[in-house]
Amino acid sequence: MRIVVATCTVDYSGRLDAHLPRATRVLMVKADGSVLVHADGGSYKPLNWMSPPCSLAVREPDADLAAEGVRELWTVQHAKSDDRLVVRIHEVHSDTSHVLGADPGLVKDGVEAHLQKLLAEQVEVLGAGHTLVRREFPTAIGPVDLVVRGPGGATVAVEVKRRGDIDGVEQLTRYLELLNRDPLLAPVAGVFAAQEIRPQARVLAEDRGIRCVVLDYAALKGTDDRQSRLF
Amino acid sequence: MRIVVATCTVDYSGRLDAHLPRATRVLMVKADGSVLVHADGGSYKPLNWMSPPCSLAVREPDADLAAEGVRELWTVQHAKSDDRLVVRIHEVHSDTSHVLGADPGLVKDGVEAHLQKLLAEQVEVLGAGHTLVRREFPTAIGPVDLVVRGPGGATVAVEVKRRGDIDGVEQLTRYLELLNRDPLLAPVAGVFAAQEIRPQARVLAEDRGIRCVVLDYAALKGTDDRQSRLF
DNA sequence: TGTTCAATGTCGCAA
DNA sequence: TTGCGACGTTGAACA
Repeated sequence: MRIVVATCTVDYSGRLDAHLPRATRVLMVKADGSVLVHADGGSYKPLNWMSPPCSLAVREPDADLAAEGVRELWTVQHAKSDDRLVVRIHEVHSDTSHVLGADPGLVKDGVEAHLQKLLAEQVEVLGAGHTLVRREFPTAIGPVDLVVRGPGGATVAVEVKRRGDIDGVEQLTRYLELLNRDPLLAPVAGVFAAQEIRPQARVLAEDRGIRCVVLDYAALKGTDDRQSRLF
Repeated sequence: MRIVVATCTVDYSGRLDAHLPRATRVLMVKADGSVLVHADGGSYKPLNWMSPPCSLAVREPDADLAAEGVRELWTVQHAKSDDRLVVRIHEVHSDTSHVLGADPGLVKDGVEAHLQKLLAEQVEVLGAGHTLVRREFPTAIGPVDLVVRGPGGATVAVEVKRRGDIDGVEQLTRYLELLNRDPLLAPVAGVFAAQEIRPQARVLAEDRGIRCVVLDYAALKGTDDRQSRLF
């Protein structure tokens, strides 16, 4: 890992063109050749960058650039596309390198998968009398998150999301259309279950006769913890 | 901007829980208090981070942590949520600070908004005889990118994308369904215009009678520049 | 301030 | 490799 603090201008060309006027920034060059250009604010996203695989070439500026005060010219070329990052360095304030070694990596507990699991274990939050048929019910166009049986014995397809968006309603609609073609299953009702349901998604769902259920992740988890502790 | 290279463990808790085992990493502390934890690889996304607004508190470790070899304990608390990042520092390899100042910011060219504007000015690339009715044609479910009149006087709804994906076809389909309910407009044809159209999106679009048009941004822009130069 | 939508999205999984 | 959806998405435009 090489870290350079420098006054520079940066140009990216590739999927779009972007330009950064002259200013002092931090340039991070990783072991795989990727480069990040960070300012002293914003979020984790760099102002500009080049993702691996790519290669960094450092050259002396030509006479014109030198006359403009450019001391070094970095060209970072992506290995598999025409994406290119050009950094014109006017002044280097700091230039250090460190050996970091491979990172053991991140341990993560996902929310979305967890939600589906918790709901499968507690389908009664969809209403009394609901029982689980199966999770990840396979269909030709992908697995349905949950298939349950309603109080009257009706089949219900459930789409589980963390954030309920229009896309999720479209997805569930496709599943319902397919499942309802199967005379052994039809009629199949739909339930759109999410921690948060966007107004537009709710309108679309209800217009299509799909019931919306807002899930309380903490409550589901709390019940789960309590149950786990009993055993 | 403060940059610390240190051997550390990191824990994030908030929307999910994540843990980074002990390893040497780069910690970037920005002027607004935000913190990024970078490894020597991966992409521009840090292993872990805290976005502003947040505050960083550095403390001495308690006896237990000190016994484990922890020298410093960083707690980065988000100002508006319960999100928290805890960095346990075992060894500091480097610790430097630099004054960067505000960044003048990024200038972009080639985003979807440009495509839409250029196409609106040159609707004839959709075929001879097309004329613009209006950009951002308002509907109850959102604005249609372009509404144009075809050579025969037929109304055409155009969805403009940089990359044409299935989502875009679904979006255009919803617009067409709605617009065709209006007897003053119907029948409304659809055109899916993008710099690049994914095969699946093309199949779906054409199956629905939506015409696909691949846009050449450089050519659109070139024509635009030439026109501008004339005046 | 909140909502909506694009993004050089990135990332991870499965077919 | 491609397709597909989630993301601690981030970011910007607009109401």
